[in-house]
Amino acid sequence: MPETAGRTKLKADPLFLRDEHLRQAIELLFFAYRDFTDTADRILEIDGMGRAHHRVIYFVGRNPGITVGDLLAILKITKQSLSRVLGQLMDEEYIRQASDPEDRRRRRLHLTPKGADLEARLTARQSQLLAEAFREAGAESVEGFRTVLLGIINDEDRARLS
Amino acid sequence: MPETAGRTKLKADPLFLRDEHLRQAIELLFFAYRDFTDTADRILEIDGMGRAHHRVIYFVGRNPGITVGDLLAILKITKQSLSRVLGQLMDEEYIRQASDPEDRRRRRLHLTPKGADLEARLTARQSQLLAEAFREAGAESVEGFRTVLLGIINDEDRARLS
DNA sequence: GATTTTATGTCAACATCACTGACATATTTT
DNA sequence: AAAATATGTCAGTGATGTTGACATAAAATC
Repeated sequence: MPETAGRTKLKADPLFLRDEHLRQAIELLFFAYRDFTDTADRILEIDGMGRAHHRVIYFVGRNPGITVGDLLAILKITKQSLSRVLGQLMDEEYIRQASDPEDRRRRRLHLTPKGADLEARLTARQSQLLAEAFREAGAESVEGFRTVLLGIINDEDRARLS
Repeated sequence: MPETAGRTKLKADPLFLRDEHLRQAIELLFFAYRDFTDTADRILEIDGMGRAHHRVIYFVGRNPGITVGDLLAILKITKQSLSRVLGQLMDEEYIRQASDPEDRRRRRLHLTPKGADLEARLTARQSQLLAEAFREAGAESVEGFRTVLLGIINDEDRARLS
């Protein structure tokens, strides 16, 4: 009996622990991402915008002069979806576009001062949350956090980020 | 001149690096979460369901007998939103409900075998992605990953997770 | 120079998932 | 008996995504 119990435990326990460990990670990602996006949502509400607008403003701010096509590749949505959001952002003067002089089919996107201001407020809020978590966790943990997240990301985007 | 430049550099560089560091983290979270949910979305398409269904199936599987109210608290959506999804899942027999004998106002939710099967397939896929990233990153990085994500999560949910 | 490809935009129709507000029902608590 | 709780439901709305088809301007190629 002890032998059987011992064998069972040796085989089953690590599997259970592995499974439990991975489930905890799934939940960590779910809750952390939800709270992370929530911090920006409060600001967006005030300006009457949603997450789609936030993503566009963020990546245009991060990559001034980005083309519509490159933005589509980052966001992985259809051009019809982007077009609606982008149109609103240009109507309300958060973003302006200018033809690329080298290839005038391309529209290069930039934040207006109004857009840059909103972007700064949104990024500041999310950065605060991250900075606090980083401070509590310590530099080593932050390196681990970055390493694991990079491992989750597809090869193409990973290359761009690291 | 060298003094001014020196002062500027000493003050500006760390701030710039900090900012850059935090922006990279924002992007890591965005891309990692997108790819993480994408893995499950493929399976969900086959079964004709969306992310909302996935979240419900996951948390009912994780907390057998959970009440509707507790599920609402985890998901942070309105009961009208949950009701639609839950109704579909019960119609298609992924989830069944039973009144709590102790308080018959409460409906306790459980996965059916069909629901457990789908849940297992979804979780297996996401676990594979995480396990691979964990294996590449190493145990120390995984600890850091967990620590930082916990730091991002609000106090209430953090207490439940750790 | 004519043709093809590329980058972008747009129109129309539709699906999913969230929201608010109002009201209903059964059950438990006070 | 009255109030509070847990849940469900009806009706309307908004944000964000999808597909498919077609249009235009500019660049690249034959």
